[in-house]
Amino acid sequence: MARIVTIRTVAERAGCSIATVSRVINRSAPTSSEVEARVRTAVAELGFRPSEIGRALKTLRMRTLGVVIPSLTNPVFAASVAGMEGEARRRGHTLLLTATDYEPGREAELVETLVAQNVAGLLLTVADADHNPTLDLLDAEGIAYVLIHNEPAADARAAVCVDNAAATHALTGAMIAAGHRRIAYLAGRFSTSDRSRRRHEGYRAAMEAAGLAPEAPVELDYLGDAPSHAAALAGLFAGAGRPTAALCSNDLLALSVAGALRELGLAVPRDVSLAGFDGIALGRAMNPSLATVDTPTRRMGERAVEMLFAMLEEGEGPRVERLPFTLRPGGTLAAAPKRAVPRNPPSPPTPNPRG
Amino acid sequence: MARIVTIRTVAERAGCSIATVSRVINRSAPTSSEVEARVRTAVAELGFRPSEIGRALKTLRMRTLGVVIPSLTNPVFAASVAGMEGEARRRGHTLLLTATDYEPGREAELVETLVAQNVAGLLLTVADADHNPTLDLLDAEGIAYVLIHNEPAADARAAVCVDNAAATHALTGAMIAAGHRRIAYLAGRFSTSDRSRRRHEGYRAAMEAAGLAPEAPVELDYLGDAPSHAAALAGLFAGAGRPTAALCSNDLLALSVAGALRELGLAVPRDVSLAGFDGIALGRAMNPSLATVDTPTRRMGERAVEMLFAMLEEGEGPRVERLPFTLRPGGTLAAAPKRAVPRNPPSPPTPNPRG
DNA sequence: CTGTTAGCGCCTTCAA
DNA sequence: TTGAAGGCGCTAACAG
Repeated sequence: MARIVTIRTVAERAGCSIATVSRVINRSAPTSSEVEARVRTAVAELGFRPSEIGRALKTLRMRTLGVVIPSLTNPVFAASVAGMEGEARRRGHTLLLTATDYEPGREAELVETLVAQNVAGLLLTVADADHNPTLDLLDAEGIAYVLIHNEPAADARAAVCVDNAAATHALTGAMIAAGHRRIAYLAGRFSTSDRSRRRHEGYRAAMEAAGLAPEAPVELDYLGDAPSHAAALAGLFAGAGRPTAALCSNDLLALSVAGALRELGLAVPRDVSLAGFDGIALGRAMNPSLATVDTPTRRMGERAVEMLFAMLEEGEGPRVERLPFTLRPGGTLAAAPKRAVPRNPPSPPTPNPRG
Repeated sequence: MARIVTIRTVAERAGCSIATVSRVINRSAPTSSEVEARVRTAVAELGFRPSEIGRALKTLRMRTLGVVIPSLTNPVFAASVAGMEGEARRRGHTLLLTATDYEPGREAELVETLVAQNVAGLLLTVADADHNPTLDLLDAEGIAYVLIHNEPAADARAAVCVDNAAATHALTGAMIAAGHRRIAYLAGRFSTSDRSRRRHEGYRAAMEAAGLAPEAPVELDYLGDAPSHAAALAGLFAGAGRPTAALCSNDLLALSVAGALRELGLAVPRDVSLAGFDGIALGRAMNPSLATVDTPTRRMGERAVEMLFAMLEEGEGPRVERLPFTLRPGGTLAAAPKRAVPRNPPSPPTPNPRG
């Protein structure tokens, strides 16, 4: 699929050397305006476009950014990739896109594939940023990358994310303020991921601060054609002492849980209040609307690209950048049923701790 | 960001020539099992992975597929790209992803960028497939591509789509069967696109078949931060003779129109019935749920890649492949209000004309 | 200001 | 079975 027109074709047509053609194209050195004109005409007439391959062979760098995400089907990742694409394009780069389909084992292989394509750098969402051989390898080889959505423990790795713990802390606070006392924590896949850990941590801290007993995450598989979570949740939501609220580690999981609760004959929010995390559009449209944490997903994608270029071009060091989030109220989060009658909420949740 | 390990490093370590290393790696010629073993050990120890650039310079083809879509933010395109990615990965290829942000003028530039990267082929969703200089150029240069979502008039261009006219015909039929007589047709951007034309055509045919007057498409800009369509629709939906139903050329537009109607004090579906096109998940979750045409978006992406490889490897010629769709009933499409009392629906809509 | 030339990493004849 | 060498398209260092 390559054009037959090379820099040599242009040089012949313009009656000069290939070096001059290269100089004109890249403005890498001054050229006489007369020759330049001839070259430009030749380029235009032949429809010449320099091969990125040839250039890359020399510079050892393609003008592409490698992307690894779990799945494009999740609107959260689709939005951040959209942000990356726009920002990359503004900088003359293209995305090489790959997805793990939520199989962390595929991360290493995909990264290798991308590196073999001599990408300028990588944008990754991995299962666990804190304990990850693939990232260690990239560090060792000095290959630039920025994590997105992941929240590494230390600034040793570049990342763009939100303060996950602060967000679930605020969300849990809202539930407690609404009178809930027994609040379950439901986690999707990647429950061992850094995000999930952080999110559970914020939940736990909020519960303990209110003198309530935090619960261990209930792990659910929110993907694929899994019939439903009803069976998995039946035990937890049986009996009088059942949770009156559930915090889900992400929005897609929350939607799925909402369906499962309905199957179990429980009404949201009358019997059980629900909240998610991410802020996907779907949550806004459903009825009742989903209470969640709104994250600036698209902006995170843009920011990740900006940060990657800062590392690439200005030699900036890695750091974790936390973007502001907002609590999004929703119909799925209501006052706790009877028994636990809330007084006036002791401390209303701060909508956005980080401005 | 390239590794420092080249084929030469491996050759030194294995104590042989680079030609032999190449032969072992690609099994392009027989090698003694002893040397082969040494090479494989060296490759493993050094973590060597042959550069795609070097290979491509020789073969003039990278193992990448170029993708151009309007926007990843629309779940329809996100889903088809997800399908492409999976299928491409299964075939050892990666996607080079770009988006036009709904500016048809950008198509040419993006395609050029991708071609300059020596992609093996292209997967495109363009504004208008029937009248498109960029596609003409690709044809002229013999660069393989498959359109997706587009529905070209002739088989001269390879495409994977649904039968847009049949789908809107069926949908319009459902509205007529529900007693609607004045049905508006609302089109989003790309209203001059092949898809939009086909869809309007199906609507028109169904209206005429029922002895009703089809209306010209009302063009709306459903994108960006556009305040709302309320102003644009105020005239159309004023007065007693206003439409009792509206067909929107896609789901995202339908969601936006639903909001606008609400602003105008009109209830959906009590005052106005609504239907979309595509079958995005959002439509299912909203309340009332959106009546629409369900299209096998992900499968279309996979199929497009399959078709591209068939052209690339088996020299197959271009053809338009229409995948089956289904009518999805939804709460937004109800019986027409009072005045127009439907007798028993004359001809119930056929849910899926193409199986 | 311009031309010549040496690679970049790999594959592929051509010889040995 | 293996090695040496040329060349893919381009950039950059060096002459002129």
